[in-house]
Amino acid sequence: MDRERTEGVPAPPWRKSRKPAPPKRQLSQELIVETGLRILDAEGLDALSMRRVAQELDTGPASLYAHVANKEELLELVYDQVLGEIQLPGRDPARWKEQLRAYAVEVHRVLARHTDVARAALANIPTGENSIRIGEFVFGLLIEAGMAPRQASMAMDRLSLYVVGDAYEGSVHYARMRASGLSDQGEYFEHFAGQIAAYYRELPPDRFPMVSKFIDELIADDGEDRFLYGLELLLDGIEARMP
Amino acid sequence: MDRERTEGVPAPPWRKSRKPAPPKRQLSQELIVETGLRILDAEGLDALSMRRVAQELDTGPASLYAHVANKEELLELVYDQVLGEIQLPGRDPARWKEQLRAYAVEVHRVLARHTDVARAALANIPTGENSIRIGEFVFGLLIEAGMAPRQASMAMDRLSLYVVGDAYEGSVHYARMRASGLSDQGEYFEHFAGQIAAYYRELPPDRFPMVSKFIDELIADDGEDRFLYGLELLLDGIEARMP
DNA sequence: ACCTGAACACCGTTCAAGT
DNA sequence: ACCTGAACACCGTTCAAGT
Repeated sequence: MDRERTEGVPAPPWRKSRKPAPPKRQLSQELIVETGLRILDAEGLDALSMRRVAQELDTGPASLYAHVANKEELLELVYDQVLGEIQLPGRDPARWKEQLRAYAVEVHRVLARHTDVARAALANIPTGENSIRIGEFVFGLLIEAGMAPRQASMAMDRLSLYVVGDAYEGSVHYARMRASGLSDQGEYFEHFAGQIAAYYRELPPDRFPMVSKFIDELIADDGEDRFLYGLELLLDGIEARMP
Repeated sequence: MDRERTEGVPAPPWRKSRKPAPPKRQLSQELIVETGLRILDAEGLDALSMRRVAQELDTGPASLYAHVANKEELLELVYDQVLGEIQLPGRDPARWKEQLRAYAVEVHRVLARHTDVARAALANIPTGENSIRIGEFVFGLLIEAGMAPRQASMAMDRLSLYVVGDAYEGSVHYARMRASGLSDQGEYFEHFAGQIAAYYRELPPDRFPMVSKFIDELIADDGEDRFLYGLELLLDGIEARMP
């Protein structure tokens, strides 16, 4: 009970400034996940350690284990939190291809926004609430568009692997970008493509004639182009299997 | 200089047995990579640390840094060593689809054989000798089959991402299998599918009607089926883009 | 040039002890 | 039930010192 309140007098506003120590918010799974996500966004997955989360919450690492089984569970929870940002429309089977494309782009975008959660996703077989919600959307869409259930199951699975895998690869580049001090995506791509080109130019053309001949074409398209191209390959493959 | 030799008398054969300490093979990059690969195969990527490699070579971790820049470089070298196992046929553009399928299956098989190198591959943007050799094969095949160079570049890239991404996912399951004490692949799949099914059955069917309705179909196909299905999706997508 | 011991600044997790 | 300090068994990397 609040002592001031029992005296029937409202606490003066400046009272707040007399408690400079933070209210030491009680630990909870929610708070831990929230803190984990903040660290991930700011400094990447490598900085997200149990000790670091504990430190941020002004406690020791051992305290976290009352709310979270281990680091793996924490990563799953953080990942599902991120998936919670994903907006899904009502299903319209007639426009399944368009909707799947938009879904894939949206997931890709959300994962890219949170540095390298994708790494945690690939490593952990997600089973959280949002994971299921998204699965229901994609699977349902494919079924309603006429696909046989087992095929729809595999198509959903492959699409998801592709999006998460590409996001993971992207996060590796993002980490490299930060390490090299650059902060502009386009500038980094230019820099990286230049390095690759220089490397290819040194290869012996007699052993690697094709790579040597088409260096410019090999480095022409950036990560976004490549993601969309592969997405179209998969969607066309799925379309060919629609009745 | 060898002291015995200066005396003009050959060392008696049993001399060798009087040096029970191993010959302390001189450190080299090759030896370090070889040791790393052995640890990876036997105990997985998590066990592959600089300290562990050093220990296996009867030295301290600092000694490795004369031959290898850091752990990242070691992982790249180990990965390229693994890629060295991959056999490639002569290119036959008329049979490009068949050859690409065989290539993907072969890479997948080799990566699966080495627990979780795939994890290292996804994290590292490979540029090793064998990486280029394989790239020349896939890229050359697509070009010779008539694809435009920029498209061939992206198709190669997407195919590679898919194979490595799936192998990585597979390695996560493999690690889970080892952790759960099982050693048979099929037995593990049964066990895992059962757990997933049990989890799905507990979901509220009104919120997730599609997932709830098709549980059996969702767990019907194993990792190998799924890999091959997704591979066919991609190959069909590529085929649709061939002139 | 190569190797070494020791140190630095970290990890995840456990466990007995406290409240 | 929840939190804590201390400990255990690890990490990757650096650096001055040796040969």
